[in-house]
Amino acid sequence: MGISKTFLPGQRIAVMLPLPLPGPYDYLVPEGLAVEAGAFVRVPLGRRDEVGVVWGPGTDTVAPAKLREVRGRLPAPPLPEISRRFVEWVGDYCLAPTGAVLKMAMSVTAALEPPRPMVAYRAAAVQDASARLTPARRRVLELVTGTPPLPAADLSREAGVSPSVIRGMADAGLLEAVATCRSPAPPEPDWRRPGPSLSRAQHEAAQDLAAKVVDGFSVTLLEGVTGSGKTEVYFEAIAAALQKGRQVLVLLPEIALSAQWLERFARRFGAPPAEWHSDLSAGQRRDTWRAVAEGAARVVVGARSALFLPYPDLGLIVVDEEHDSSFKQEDGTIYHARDMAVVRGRLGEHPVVLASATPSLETQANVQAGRYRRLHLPDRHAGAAMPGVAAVDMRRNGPPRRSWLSPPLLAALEETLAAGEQAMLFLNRRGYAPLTLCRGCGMRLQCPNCTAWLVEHRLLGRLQCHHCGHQARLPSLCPSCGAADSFAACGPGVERLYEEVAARFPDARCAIMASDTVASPAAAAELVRRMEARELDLLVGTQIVAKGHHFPLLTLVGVIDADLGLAGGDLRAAERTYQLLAQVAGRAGRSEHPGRVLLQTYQPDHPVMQALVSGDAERFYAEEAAGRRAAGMPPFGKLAALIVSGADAARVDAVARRLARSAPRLPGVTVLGPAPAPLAMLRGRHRVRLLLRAERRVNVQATLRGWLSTAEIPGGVRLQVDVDPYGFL
DNA sequence: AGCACGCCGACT
DNA sequence: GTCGGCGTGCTC
Repeated sequence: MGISKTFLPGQRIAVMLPLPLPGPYDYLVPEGLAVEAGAFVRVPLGRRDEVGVVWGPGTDTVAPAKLREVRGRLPAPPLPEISRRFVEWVGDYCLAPTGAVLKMAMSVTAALEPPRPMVAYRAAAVQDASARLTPARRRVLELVTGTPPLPAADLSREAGVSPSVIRGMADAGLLEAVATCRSPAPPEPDWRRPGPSLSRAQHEAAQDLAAKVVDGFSVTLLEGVTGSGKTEVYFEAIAAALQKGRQVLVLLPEIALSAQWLERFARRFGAPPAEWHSDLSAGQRRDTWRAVAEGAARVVVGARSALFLPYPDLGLIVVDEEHDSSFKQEDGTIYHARDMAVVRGRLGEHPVVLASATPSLETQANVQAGRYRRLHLPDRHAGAAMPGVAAVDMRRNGPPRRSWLSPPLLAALEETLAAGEQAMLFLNRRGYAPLTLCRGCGMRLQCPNCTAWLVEHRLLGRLQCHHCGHQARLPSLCPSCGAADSFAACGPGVERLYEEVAARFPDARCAIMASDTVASPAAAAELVRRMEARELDLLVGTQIVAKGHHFPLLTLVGVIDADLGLAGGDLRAAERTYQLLAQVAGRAGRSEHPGRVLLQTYQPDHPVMQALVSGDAERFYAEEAAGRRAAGMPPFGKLAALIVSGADAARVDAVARRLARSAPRLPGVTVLGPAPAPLAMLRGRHRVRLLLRAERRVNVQATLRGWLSTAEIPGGVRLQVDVDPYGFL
């Protein structure tokens, strides 16, 4: 890394603040302070203080009279230069203010404050003889003699006295407060431990990846069917990076649910990695942020936001399940963590590994263009066979009304349970029923804030909007026609499916798993444990059952509605459905027991179903790619979406039409819309979308900047830019 | 993002 | 006459 310039008293510096400002603000370095680029500083802003990062020399564009002095520097390691360049790069690419991106790298303000030493107490060296010794005080004194100092909370608990006794004793001079180091250094994963035995293909791939770790920037797609042992292979790359003394980041989708992954890591390296996700407590966040900044956290496993941690010496990033759409951040600063991981790797000059059984078309196109390398693991590890996949044609073999299990699936379930094996039913729909309507007048229960039905959740006894969090009780009378007991549930959700399964197989031990039925990561881990321990026969779940779990005795997977993801005009509907269903199917038969998968579909001839049944992914991808190429769509063309939103539909429309009129007219650029966004109303805001499609050679960011620089956005209307839109929301 | 200023309705 | 609603606008 380059030598960091030091700024001295009287000099102007540019400070980036974690706010959506157009650029850094200039400040003066005060007497007695020296700061370098990257230093965290406290600066005055208006009538408050903010913490920002020294970005470089002052920009000199602001009147000297406006300049104010830096208040002080925070005792945290400076934000590394690569992190700063990364923040800037992401902002430029996503058309987001740099400060808004910086905010993601400064999510833990407490971590920047001086590490607050925890106060612990020991017996005072000189006991004040005049202080009264009550029985409670005596117990405390006995406890603290001859042991290391104890925190007040532990002391009061163990002595069985109230915390005020401790405080009183400290005031009376009987106890002495000492500062202890709050968080001991995290345990270090040990790369020297022997890894598991690898198959020949795994071993070769592992050697290849490990060799890359010393080689500067590269991107490798590690492709292998579910169960082929990709994790063990990239663990060897992690070991190689650790051996070089570098830090490692592993990005996982749904990190909160990956208890099995964490176990495997701990088994391989003898210590857990540092975790980074939204379920951490404030204290855990603070400790982890600091441990990363100080280089003490060697391996971080996290959700997409872990990309913005202040690694001083990152040497490898692994993006597992790289095709997973949860890597796309959809609110605030919109970015794709997989793509930004590649950028981070280029800036940090270290390798990036993208692992998947069903790589995204983007990544495959990059392999074909020679930008990424590809390592392929052809077989399932340890001789397990791929499951046999069959389609159930619902047009001929469908279930009777009000039932969701077709005769073939029912028969398969019976066989599986009778054989003492486990089954999983997959339905990507939370709640009891996706739609509730009045039999009397046909009124449908709708969210007041969104273009979406309210979904009945019987387990919670509520109606819920899955987009804005709106909740309501199921009304007893129809709000439209006043009829009583007139509501009918339409279609299945996992809760309703569970009801049917429980009625059909009263002796089977069933459980339901959806993001709203498992309250915490611990609850999810417990369900997984029960399934592994054969305490369950049948698991009914949404897509969270699809991810990463390995259940040795699971031999049947039933997909209730394989067509579910194909509806709607999403560009990636087919690709995503294929990826999701292939992943679900991969849960079956991962050990010596052969597995089978039944897909209930009304479109057995659809390319997605054909690909799953035949196992011919190549052909499916080739056709999908050909279609995208012909349409000039990603990954062969570029897309950017503009979402105009606001409470007043007429004003939103007016802004969108004006934007369309001023759209760039450039060769290779097409602007489509305005059209109602897929969720025409979300959280009470009307949404209209414009789509910019461009040829690959076009600089989309420059085009957008030019276009939007002239745009006037009146109050009450918001314009969001989504470069490389995914969800089409 | 805060936190101001600013201009119009119900209170001491 | 003021307290207070949240709509625009600035912060180096």
